[in-house]
Amino acid sequence: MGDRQTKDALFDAFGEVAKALGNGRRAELIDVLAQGERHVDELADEIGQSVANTSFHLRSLATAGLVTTRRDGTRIYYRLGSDRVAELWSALRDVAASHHQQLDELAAAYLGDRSRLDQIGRDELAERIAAGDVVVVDVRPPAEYTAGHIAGAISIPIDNLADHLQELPPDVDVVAYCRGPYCVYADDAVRLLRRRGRAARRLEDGYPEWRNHRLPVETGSAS
Amino acid sequence: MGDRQTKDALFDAFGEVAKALGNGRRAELIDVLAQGERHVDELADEIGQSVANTSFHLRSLATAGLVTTRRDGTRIYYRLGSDRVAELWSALRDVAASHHQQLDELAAAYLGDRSRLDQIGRDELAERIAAGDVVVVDVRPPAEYTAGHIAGAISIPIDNLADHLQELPPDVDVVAYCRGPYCVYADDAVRLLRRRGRAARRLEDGYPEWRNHRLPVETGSAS
DNA sequence: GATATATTCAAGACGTTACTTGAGGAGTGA
DNA sequence: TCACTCCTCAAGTAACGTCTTGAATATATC
Repeated sequence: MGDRQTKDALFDAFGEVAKALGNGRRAELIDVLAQGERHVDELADEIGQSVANTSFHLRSLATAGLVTTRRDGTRIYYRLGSDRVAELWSALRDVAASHHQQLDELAAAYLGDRSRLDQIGRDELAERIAAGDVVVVDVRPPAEYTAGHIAGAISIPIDNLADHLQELPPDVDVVAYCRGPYCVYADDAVRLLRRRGRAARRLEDGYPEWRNHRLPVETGSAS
Repeated sequence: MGDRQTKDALFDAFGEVAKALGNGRRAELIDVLAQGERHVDELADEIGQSVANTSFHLRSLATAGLVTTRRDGTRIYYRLGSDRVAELWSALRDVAASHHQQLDELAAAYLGDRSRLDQIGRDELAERIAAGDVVVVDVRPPAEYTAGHIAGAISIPIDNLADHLQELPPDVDVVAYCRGPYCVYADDAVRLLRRRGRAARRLEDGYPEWRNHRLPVETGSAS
């Protein structure tokens, strides 16, 4: 028991899983898939890569066990291997945020100035949803809302928000949410809403974290 | 805000951190460093690589922010960037164990048959330590015991165990522990103790998990 | 059974990674 | 200051990873 060669092989296997996450495009795929299952075409569009290359990256993720597939007619849907993969992704982001030197700058460059963007925590939002004095807006793409969303949230994708402001009940605080702490959709939504004179905040993280904390969710699109 | 190029750069940065873990030798380094700080010479020996190559891998880990250094005289000590790195490593192992196809075989090849090896959980052990009816043996190398160990544990490195059985008080259950679920030292210790007629079990995981669950620890070697 | 659509595979160009060997820099103690 | 230890750096080589292009496969529909 315990010789060098088999130990190396075992740790190489752990390394394989980390290596699967060790590419920006695959990391983006995991981030998108943490929202729910999607097919290759959509995923290619989300990460801005060719379908062939996206398929290639999905294959590495599948080999490492991080994603699984399901066929529905002519399409193949990919989803995370389990909720634990989402937790791993979240842990990786946390460590990167607290230790990686330039990550703050990169995040600031991508997300912009968040200093004037009020945030609300998960637990506080859960209380206010229960109290019924807040409207929750899911600004992610419709496919992600359908795959799963915060219970009671309405879907207004960020691209449509400006034209659908009248769907929001007047004189109620708005909370926008999207994919997670490194997603700009909710930021953009809050900025837009505030320019239009609405009281708006963003959920501090996103749907996957809400779900992983066992807070109430729903699936399917509104009729 | 939110253009393709900066988004790619941000996710590439997350990928960099994962890539740092994406090598078997670096994974082994993290596993060893989760026990406490060590210098390059020791680390090279632990992972069975040249000092130059070990230094090279430590550099990648440091660049990714996963480890930090401290100079003491002529030696340079490496340690994890924070406890969160140990948590990330633990999450990675969990996901690998539950999703990676061949990991079970590799673990079995390295660890051997564990079916006849009784384990004890963290919380149960904490209770029995408090009750005082168990002797806890740390079978890791002395440097790791010194860097931190379960409060009340005695240090008998696995290589010395056969010759130091008389140090164990008679007629008391023994619990051996080491680095974690993928470490063989405690397994070997339990097998040896049982051959010698002692009631022995292994702690289900290891020191880093004990510590990260805020259970009592001590540092320094016994006088 | 033929066609259309969605996805994967194969080959190749190019950069990156892992490890070895040998030289070099930083600190210690006589 | 000098020799010594410990660690890092540089150069070199073989292997691997990424992405593009074009072809092949699998399923559904007509």
